[in-house]
Amino acid sequence: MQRSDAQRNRERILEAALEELTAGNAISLSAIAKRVSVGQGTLYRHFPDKDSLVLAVYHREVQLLVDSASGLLAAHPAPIAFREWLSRLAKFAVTKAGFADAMQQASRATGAPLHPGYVPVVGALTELIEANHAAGTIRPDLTVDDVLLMIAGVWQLSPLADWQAQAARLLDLIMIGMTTGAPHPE
Amino acid sequence: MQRSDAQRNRERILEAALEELTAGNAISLSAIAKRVSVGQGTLYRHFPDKDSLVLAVYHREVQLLVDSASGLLAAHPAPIAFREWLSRLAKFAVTKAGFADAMQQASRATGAPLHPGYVPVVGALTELIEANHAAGTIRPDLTVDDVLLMIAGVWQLSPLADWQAQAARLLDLIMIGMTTGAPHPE
DNA sequence: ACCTGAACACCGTTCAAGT
DNA sequence: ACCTGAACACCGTTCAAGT
Repeated sequence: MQRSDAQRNRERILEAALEELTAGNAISLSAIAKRVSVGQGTLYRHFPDKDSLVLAVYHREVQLLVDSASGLLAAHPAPIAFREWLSRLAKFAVTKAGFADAMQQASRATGAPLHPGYVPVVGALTELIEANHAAGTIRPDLTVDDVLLMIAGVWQLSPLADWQAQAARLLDLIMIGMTTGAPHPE
Repeated sequence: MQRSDAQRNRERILEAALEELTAGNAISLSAIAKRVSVGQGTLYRHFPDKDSLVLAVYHREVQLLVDSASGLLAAHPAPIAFREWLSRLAKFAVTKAGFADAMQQASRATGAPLHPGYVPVVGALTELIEANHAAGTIRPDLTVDDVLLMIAGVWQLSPLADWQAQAARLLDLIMIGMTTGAPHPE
């Protein structure tokens, strides 16, 4: 019986955290605990520390985006799918503004070479890059690491500015770099 | 007479903050106050808040880098100077690791469209871009905003990885995007 | 003028005590 | 099992009191 209570709490914590992060607010565990009327300890029972909570929320949100890569590849030529997916990533970065900071923080803390939350994104990118290599539509030596560095700018886009135009220009320029020297340019 | 004491304190605070930030540590005002044996109030007399201190330290450090742009343009063809300066920026981003987080934080807090500490960098970039436009060595429509987004990746380089190779690849790809469609490519 | 350090309102995290 | 809330060690920031 208690089990369902626990499950319920977990849900409500994730929900509240998502709302805060989506609004672009910095997250505070104490505040969230108070908001969902739960002891601090309960929060820590479900998520061992702050980063874990942020990661859990992020992971859920990013999943849809990541999953959409396959569909795009099925429906469009490889380079078009690539470009479209990056465009969706940019939108994600802007509309889930709070994640940009939070994730950046999380990565530095661990000193890991990669955001732990970036792993699913890397999965999608790998799929897109491989498809484009197979089609010969990007330079043969292009790696996931290259692309990760080139798209870092999307996390810097601001909802306040005209981010759609800025993102489009950024992606145009990036695509040129990635496609120049391709065996079978389109 | 007190004046020199105050000046001295300011110096020592900046020094301590620089050391912490360069080491890549998160900065704590309380810790710095203790480290330089100064009351908290003294710190706040010199710098109204945390961001101001970080900004002051950063501004000093970035100045040398920014100033080097003119010299590079005088000594090399415009596109070579551009590329070399970006390479120095990457080195700065890696070796002053602590700044990456700190600056990112500072920018979100104010909600400004641009890092306040990025202003000098923008100055250098403007100079480099204009020189290349004059020489016709970059695409005519390339703006500072474009370049800022494209180079965002340098702040993501890690001293732990082989950052020199990664930076070189990133800059290669970026330069292709920027130079493709130039009126007088070299 | 400039400095000190106690004080305030917040954190993240832990843990004994309850059911 | 799961939850609560007091407690701890930290923050950033303010401000009365000292020189």
